[in-house]
Amino acid sequence: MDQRVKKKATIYDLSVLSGSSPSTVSAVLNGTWRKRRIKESTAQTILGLAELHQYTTNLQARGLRRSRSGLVGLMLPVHDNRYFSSMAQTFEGHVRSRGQCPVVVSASRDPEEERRTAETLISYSIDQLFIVGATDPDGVHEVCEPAGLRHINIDLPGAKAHSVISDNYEGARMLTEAIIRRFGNDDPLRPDELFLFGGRNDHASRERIAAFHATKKALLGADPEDGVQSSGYSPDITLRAFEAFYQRHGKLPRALFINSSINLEGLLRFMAGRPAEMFSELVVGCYDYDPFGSFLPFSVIMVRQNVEAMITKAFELIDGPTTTPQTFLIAPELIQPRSALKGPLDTLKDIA
Amino acid sequence: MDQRVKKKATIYDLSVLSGSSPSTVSAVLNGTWRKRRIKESTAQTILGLAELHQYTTNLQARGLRRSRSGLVGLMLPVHDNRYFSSMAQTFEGHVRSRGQCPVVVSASRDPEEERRTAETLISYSIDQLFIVGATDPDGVHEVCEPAGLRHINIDLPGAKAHSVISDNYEGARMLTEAIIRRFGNDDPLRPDELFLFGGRNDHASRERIAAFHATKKALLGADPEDGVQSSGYSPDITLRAFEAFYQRHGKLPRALFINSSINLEGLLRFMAGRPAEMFSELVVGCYDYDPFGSFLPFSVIMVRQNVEAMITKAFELIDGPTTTPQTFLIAPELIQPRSALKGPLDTLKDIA
DNA sequence: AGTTTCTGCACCATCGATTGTGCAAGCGAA
DNA sequence: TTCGCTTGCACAATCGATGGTGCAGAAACT
Repeated sequence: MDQRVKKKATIYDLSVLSGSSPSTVSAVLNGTWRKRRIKESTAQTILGLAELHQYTTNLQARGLRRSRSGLVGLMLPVHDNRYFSSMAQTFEGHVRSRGQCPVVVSASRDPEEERRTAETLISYSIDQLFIVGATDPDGVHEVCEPAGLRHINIDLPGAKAHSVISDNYEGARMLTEAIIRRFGNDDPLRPDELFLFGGRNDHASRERIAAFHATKKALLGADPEDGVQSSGYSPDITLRAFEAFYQRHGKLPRALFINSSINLEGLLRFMAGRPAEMFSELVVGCYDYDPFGSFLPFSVIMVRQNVEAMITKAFELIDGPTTTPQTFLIAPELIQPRSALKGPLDTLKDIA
Repeated sequence: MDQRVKKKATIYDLSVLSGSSPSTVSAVLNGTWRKRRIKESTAQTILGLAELHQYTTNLQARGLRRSRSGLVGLMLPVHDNRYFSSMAQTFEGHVRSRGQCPVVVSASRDPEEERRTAETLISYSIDQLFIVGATDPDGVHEVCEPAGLRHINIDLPGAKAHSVISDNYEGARMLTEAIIRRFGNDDPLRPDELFLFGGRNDHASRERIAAFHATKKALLGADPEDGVQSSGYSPDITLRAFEAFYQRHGKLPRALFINSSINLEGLLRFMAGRPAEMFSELVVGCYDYDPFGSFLPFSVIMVRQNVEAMITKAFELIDGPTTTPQTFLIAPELIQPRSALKGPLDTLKDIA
């Protein structure tokens, strides 16, 4: 009766066992049986057998037939970062609550990899794709479009699909202002004491850098040329940028605008091995929020992007009618030093 | 010629275009054509057409036929944590390099959700499943086993499949010792000044707590009863535990063993709003490594679990022959305060 | 009784790729 | 010329589920 390594039961097995046809079994199991006028008692019999034999639908077969899979994809640049991992966490919650299956993959900020990853996901007939922080969103679009795959950009905008992004300009403006105001009037910050580290040539960086420049000029009256040190999204390149700066000036600036928490890790690498006291007066503004980052032993003002709102808006758009691509800005929030905010994990219940 | 919303090309389309049979096309496209003695020129023709029409294999169909999908699953408790997200990052690298597609999902430490998630993944015919930090690994096993799905436990062990876990006892021993030794001889730590916060009734917590007790006893000569405050894997419960402690004692202990970085977030929540100076003498040992956590404004000694080694070992085992379930310990590493270590992101190239 | 309308379900093609098997044409040897 | 072997491919069943269509038998109606 109960064979050991039995293959999974199929509708055909249940069909034989119940004496009904496979199509009837199928209808019963996928819930369309009332529409197909299957007798209540027949349905119960089949459901009972399904339970008994631990039937589970082969979703690949269903996906093949329906040409949809029930999978919803999230493509991240990287996992290992609180901003993106909270994105994944939030995304999962939303997808689960819709009865679909979340699939999270990363594409390493490599345009080629991004396209390949999208291709692969498409081959599995995923239903929707959320493209987060892609280096080349429109390249991914070119892959999704012919496949008829609904997709949306998050964090970095594309021209060919709706985008939901953080209001980087306003966030960076607030942040720059907060950095500057952090210094009292007795020893105010001078324009050549505030530098931006990180960033590359993407939309977010450009906006932030523009706001940085504008705000410096507006509040400090000037903005020297060399105020921005691009160092991509790499801790190590950022480390080298700090070392080069230190080499040249013999010290770090009094105030730093750090383009992302990844770059902030670069700053830590610079600090490691150097005495903590060297940095106690430092004021850092960091785009992105990380709870531990917020408590570092110097002032760290952070900007928390509203991940929940971004994901919510993205779902709204991806389900809505297709219209001309638009970019939607979500307001981020300025976070004062030493703030431990709730995150997506707080919605999970836990036992002690 | 180039229709707009054309469906994706199939082997049947290419079959018509090339004048070959679908089976020939299939063989050419999946690389088995030499074995099937297909002429070189025929193959070239078909490959050319495939290129031209942007053919991509429908992996659901292939998966259905082969009853394997090319997907490799990673089931995490949560995404939003550096330990688990670095696990995901490392895992992705390994799976990609094997030409398969990584699928990362979280199951919220809920046994029911863990089983459901495994069921779902099985329905997609995933090839292997890596089960990380599951609350009920053996429950998941019961789901995988009948489906013939190869699986392995990581971080928390199960009895029914191989497990690769951190050497929690040794890690906690080193950590406890390091905490104690951090205090000089002129003002040594007393047994009632060192408390453990976090942990629940899982294998990792039990091992760590055991080592904590043993090491305290060995080095401090005593170990009061109330030295352990369980607070699960929740920042908020941990916060409440600290508040309760503070209520009772009017202060925090001089030294803390924090069971995981998630609990460390609970400590931050306690600190938020209270003056930083209150904690400057605090010595914290935290199981798990987080670069920002390492630089907090008090001594934070951390334990870095060797994720890379764990994943490597796990792949080795999951591909190897099936034998009696064993548990493999991977040595973790003690990390001194203010250390900024390289992580999985450092293997990615980035541009400035 | 004869006709129409429901009920309740079975039949069968289909999704796209894989793979065991069969077979004709070509070629060399006897 | 005939036998036998190789080459090069086509055929068809199959994976499991879905959904349009058709059709008996029962019920309702005239």
